[in-house]
Order: sequence, then structure tokens, then C-alpha cells
Amino acid sequence: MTTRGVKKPAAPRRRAYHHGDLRQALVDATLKLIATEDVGAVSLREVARRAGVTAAAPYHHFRDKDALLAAVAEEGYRALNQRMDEALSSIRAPRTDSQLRALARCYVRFAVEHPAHYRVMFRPEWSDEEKYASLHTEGMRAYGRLQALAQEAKEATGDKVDMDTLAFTIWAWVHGLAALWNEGPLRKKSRSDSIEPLLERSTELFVGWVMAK
Amino acid sequence: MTTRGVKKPAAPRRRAYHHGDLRQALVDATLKLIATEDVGAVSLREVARRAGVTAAAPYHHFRDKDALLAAVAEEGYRALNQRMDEALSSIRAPRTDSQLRALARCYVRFAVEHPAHYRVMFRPEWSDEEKYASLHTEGMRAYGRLQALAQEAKEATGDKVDMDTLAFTIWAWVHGLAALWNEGPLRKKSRSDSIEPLLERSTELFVGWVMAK
DNA sequence: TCGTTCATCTTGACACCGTTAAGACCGACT
DNA sequence: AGTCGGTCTTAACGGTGTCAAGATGAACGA
Repeated sequence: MTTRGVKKPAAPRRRAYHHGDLRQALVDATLKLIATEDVGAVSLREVARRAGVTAAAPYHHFRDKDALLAAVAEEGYRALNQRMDEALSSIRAPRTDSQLRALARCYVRFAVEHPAHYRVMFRPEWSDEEKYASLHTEGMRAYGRLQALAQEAKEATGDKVDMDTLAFTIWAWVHGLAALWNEGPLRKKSRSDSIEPLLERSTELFVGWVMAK
Repeated sequence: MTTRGVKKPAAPRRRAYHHGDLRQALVDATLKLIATEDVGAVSLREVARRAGVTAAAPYHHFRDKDALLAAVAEEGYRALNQRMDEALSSIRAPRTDSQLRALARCYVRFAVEHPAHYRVMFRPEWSDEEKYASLHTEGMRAYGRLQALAQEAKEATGDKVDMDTLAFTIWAWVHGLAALWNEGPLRKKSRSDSIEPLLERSTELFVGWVMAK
């Protein structure tokens, strides 16, 4: 997991030169920072401080601050993908509607439980596909699950809709739920201080729509 | 439009002391800045520079940088609300499905045409309802249109769903479309470089769902 | 008309930020 | 043993948000 950016070809021991594995330490420090404070409170200097190095040290592992945040975003997608896989694999009866329900729940819950982390994953800076290739790869892996699910739903309901349109619409829905809850002007509008009731009702509504013959 | 923050009670002439109306000038300069560059390129000093004042001048009109950005966000909601009103009023046959179609189109188009402005509107900083009260008021006005529409849809389809759940689900959908297109990892995934085809297909799908008896 | 008042704007400063160039360190390979 | 090169430090640059103190000047009462 921490064997990224290895230059030395034949290095039997991974214990690095001075620090140990500064690259991962920086990513971890950033994660803790955005979890307690917010993403706006992330400064390269503070991250370096927490990792026990000087301000210039991170530049030997990341091109600039954005590259560090991109690494954090990539870890976020990996965590999300893992959670999705767990949610899907723990379904006993793998019917399409159960899968859709499970996927929606775990997606939104991930975003709501880790708002700052989720926010980093959707920064406009990452839109440059070539500059942040590995991030896009991980993001596309997440989209792949939705596509597979959309394909199933399409077949289960009589091939009436385009698969990509359905996949995109599903993603828009869950992303919208999460984003509006996290940043939108209606967090307080809900009767509960948890998203769960709203998520439950919206999911039932949506799944009903998708599954309608 | 520019009569905000007036302290003098009986001021017949609005021509202010030194500048004219610095407050609005700062908002306008910020808007131009985020339109050409991006929201990350907004610095209070640069905004002040463009308005022809020194760096400390804005502090007589805004508590801090966030307060300036909140004013910009508020103007964004106002513009969006106006566009929504125009779109709704220009419908000849005011059927519910036409209204939903029109609202979704103009919402998403606004967000895609002004990505930076739209992004400012959904900053996590605004979640403090008391600190940014007028912003929340304007945001709720937008939500009100969706609620009204959801109420109509609810009645038109036999009162089967909760109105707030429906309104929230609609908002999640359009916000998700816009946000994923603007920042998400699938802008390039689409066959077109415009959101229009995707918006069209997703809208037809969604409206079909909502309107299903 | 003339001070007075007070919001407005400037000056100057502080601490912090991202980033870079130059050099010191030290593990590893020949 | 000696060199090499990846790793980290030192020191500096220009830029940023913010604040305290002072200058400015329009509007008001005398």
C-alpha cells in the first residue's frame, strides 16, 4: 500500500532513508487535518509540521500542494470503492433492487461520515485528466460499479433506457443527496439531524422508479 | 440593488463618500474574477486592486473574505431564482411535467454556464445558518420553487409520495447532474463536450419516473 | 459659514502561506 | 573506501488575510 513512487529498483527493505515513509505520513497527516478541521485548514506547512519535517520536505514526494490533495482524494475513492464492494458482497439475495439500495446507502453514508474527505474527492482541480491520471482511474472504478448496476437494472426492467443515462442519473442522485446534505442550504430543514430518515425515504422513492416495469 | 448596508438614515443622494458604492464594486470585481479565473484565484487584495482601493478597504464593508464570497453566493441564488422564474413563466401550457422539464433545464444550464459562481454558492462555509442568514433566505427561495413543483407533482400523481422527499430528490438530481458535470470524473466520459444530450436524456428519464401514475 | 462628527479609506505592520535554490546528510552500490 | 544520489534542511522570495492607527472628507448642527 505504501510502495508508491519507488525509484530504487532492487530495495529489499522498505525502511526509507531518514523518515521511514514520509509520503504516506504526509497523506495520513492531511487526512487527520481535514477530518478534525476542514479542507480549508490544510496548509502544506502544517502538514509537514505534523509529520515532523520542514516545509520543503514534501516537495520531494509531491509536485505541489494539489498533488498531495490529489493523493488524499485517490485514497478516498479507494476507501469508497472498498465500502461499496463490502456492501454489495454482504447482500444475501443479490437482486437488483437490493443492490441499488445497498449501494446508495453506503455511498451517501460514506460522504456524510467523511464530509471533508468527500469534498476533496470532488475538487474542480482534478478535472485535468492527464495531470491526475491515477485519481481518474480510481474514480472510474467507482463509476464502473454504477454502470454494472445500471446494466442489470436495464435488463431487469425491459431494456427501456440507455445504460449510461441511467448510471449517470443514479450517480447524480446519490451525489446530490450527499452534497446537498453536506453543504447545501437545507441541512437544518430536515426534521432530523441525521440524514438517515431522508435517505431512507428518497431511496424507496428512487428504487421504486428504477424498478418500475 | 446597490442600497445595501446603509447606515445614514436620511441620505437623499446615494453617491457615497469616496468611491461611489464600493460594496457592490467589490462584489462585481469578485464575480469577474471567478468568471475568468476560478474561485481559487480570488484574493481579497486582488479584488481590492481591481476596485481601485487598498487591501484594508474591504473590511469596512465585509467582516472578512468569506463574507465577501457569501455576498457573491447570494447574488448567485438571486440570479438563479430569476432564471427559474423566467423559465416557469414562459411556459405556455403550465402542465407539471413541462414545468419540471423547464426547471431542470434552466437549473443545470445555469450551473454549467457559471461553474465558479455555482461553486461559490455551495461552499461548506455557509452551513452556519445564523452567520449567513440572508444567504440562506435566498437559498430557501430557490428550494421553495421545487417544493411548489413537488406539491403539484404529488397531486398530479395521486398523492403517493411525501412532498419534501420528492422535492429533495429532485434537487439532488439536478444538483448532482450539474456538480458531476462540472467537477466530476466523467466530463470527458460523455460523447459530447456539451451537457445538453446527457441532460436531455436524463430529464426524459426522470420526468417519466415522476409523472408515472 | 465653520467646526464637529463619523463612516470611509490609507498606511504600515504582523504572521502565515506556497514555492524554490542551494547545500548538508547519509544509506547504498561499486 | 569512495562516490552517488535520494532525502531533508536552511534561507529566502513574493503573496496572502487581517488588524491598529491615522488621514480624509462629506454631511450635519451651530
